[in-house]
Amino acid sequence: MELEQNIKIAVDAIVFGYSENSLNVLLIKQKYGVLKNQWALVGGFIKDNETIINAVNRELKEETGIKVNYLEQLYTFGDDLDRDPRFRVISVAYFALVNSTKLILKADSDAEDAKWFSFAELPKLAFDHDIILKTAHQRLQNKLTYQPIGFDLLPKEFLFSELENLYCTILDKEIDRRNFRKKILSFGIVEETEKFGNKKNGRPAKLFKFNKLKYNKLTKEGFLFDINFA
Amino acid sequence: MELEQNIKIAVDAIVFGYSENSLNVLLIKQKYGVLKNQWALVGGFIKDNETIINAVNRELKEETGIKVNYLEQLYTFGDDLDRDPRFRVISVAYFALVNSTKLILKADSDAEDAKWFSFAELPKLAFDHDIILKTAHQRLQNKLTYQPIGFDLLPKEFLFSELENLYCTILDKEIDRRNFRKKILSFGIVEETEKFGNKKNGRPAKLFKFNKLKYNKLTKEGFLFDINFA
DNA sequence: TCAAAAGTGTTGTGCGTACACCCATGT
DNA sequence: ACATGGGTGTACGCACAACACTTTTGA
Repeated sequence: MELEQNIKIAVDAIVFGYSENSLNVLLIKQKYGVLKNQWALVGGFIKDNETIINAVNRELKEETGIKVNYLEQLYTFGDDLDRDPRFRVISVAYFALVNSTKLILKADSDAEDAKWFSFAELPKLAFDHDIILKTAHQRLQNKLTYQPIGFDLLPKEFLFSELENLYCTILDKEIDRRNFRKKILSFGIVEETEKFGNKKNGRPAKLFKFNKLKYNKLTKEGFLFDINFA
Repeated sequence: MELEQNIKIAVDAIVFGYSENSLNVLLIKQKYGVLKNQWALVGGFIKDNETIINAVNRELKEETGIKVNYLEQLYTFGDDLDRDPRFRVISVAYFALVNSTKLILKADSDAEDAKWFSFAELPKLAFDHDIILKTAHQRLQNKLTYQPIGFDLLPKEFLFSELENLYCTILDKEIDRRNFRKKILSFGIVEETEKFGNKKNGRPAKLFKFNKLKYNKLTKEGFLFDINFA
């Protein structure tokens, strides 16, 4: 079979972080090419002898130096033939979560600069990355209600108010504090620690942690995580 | 930037049909190559100036001649470097639904033979198509509970018992007939017709039809389709 | 003593679940 | 009249939703 195909395959990663009641996205400034100085998602081309997931991890490491808590394939974009002005590119997008409180970002070969942006105030993006980002945000909102991925956006130990605010912010909803706490605690996958977190004002709050092992065990037994509020 | 990439991009389609209480999958017999005579999903390589979705539709038309009721991107497979024995191929898999009661299958250039198989009794498949198929089945099971895609597997007019059996079969659950009917009818998106379907035995049953327009309208107003049974 | 955030219980109601009998037709 | 599948109603319990006051700390 003769087969000449001139399509390139890339990966892109949408990296979400959360800090101080704000959902953030990691973007890098393009260093070369037509799109120089535009902001874009972390990404690059897949090497011939590299799995797709390895390509994503390599790009994440090379361009930002961060370690992600959660990574899943999002969608493959390639229905716009001109999404890359240089040549035809199909991109497999991945969706990543980190707790961004103490991340050291490194600017590297492919990227002049890596920076966190608030999801609410994004700059103009290169390629079709605005569409990819919107898709990723929808996925995040959906998954938050039926998988405990919110914990991957928080430090290991967190305040209940932080968890609650995370849900409020990402789902763009008001949530009743009492009902939320009751529901989360009823699952038995979040545990109280002896420590207290520091806030400037008000009564000190206990730190909690997510028990992933217990969650995995319950999942095998048929447990379904589900948070739905009016 | 120098960029030599030797990865081919293909599409594959998992086509589900339903008839006589059986979930079916459309497979084609490979005509050429190392995998000659093995059964595989509908699929082929993307052309340089063709969108991904168009490639899927073209392959469906070329290899089977069917018209699908529903088509969505499933997942992109490419983490097994040797999934295709010929060379490195990354495949974007799509998930399709048809009402297979009266489908005329055509065997065409790329495929020696196209045939429906019961999902319960699949032959050995080429490539990693067994994994893809398993993924597609999981997606079908999930989607069935929160999107009214079951109707895309049935003729325009159908018996309530057919709908119920479809849910039972695909979800592999027993469902209470009264509760099921009550729930579905409460949505107001399924309408009674004046006609009756023909079954050999028993009391004649009314034919129903799915009102897609009403569903779309309700969806815009925030309505959520949801079928969950114990 | 005031401001700011943490922590906590009760009540109503709507929805899911469980469950069994009669109906219309063909043979 | 019998076999086969179609069609229907009710009662219970649980889980979600709504709702407000007290506690602890720092300034």
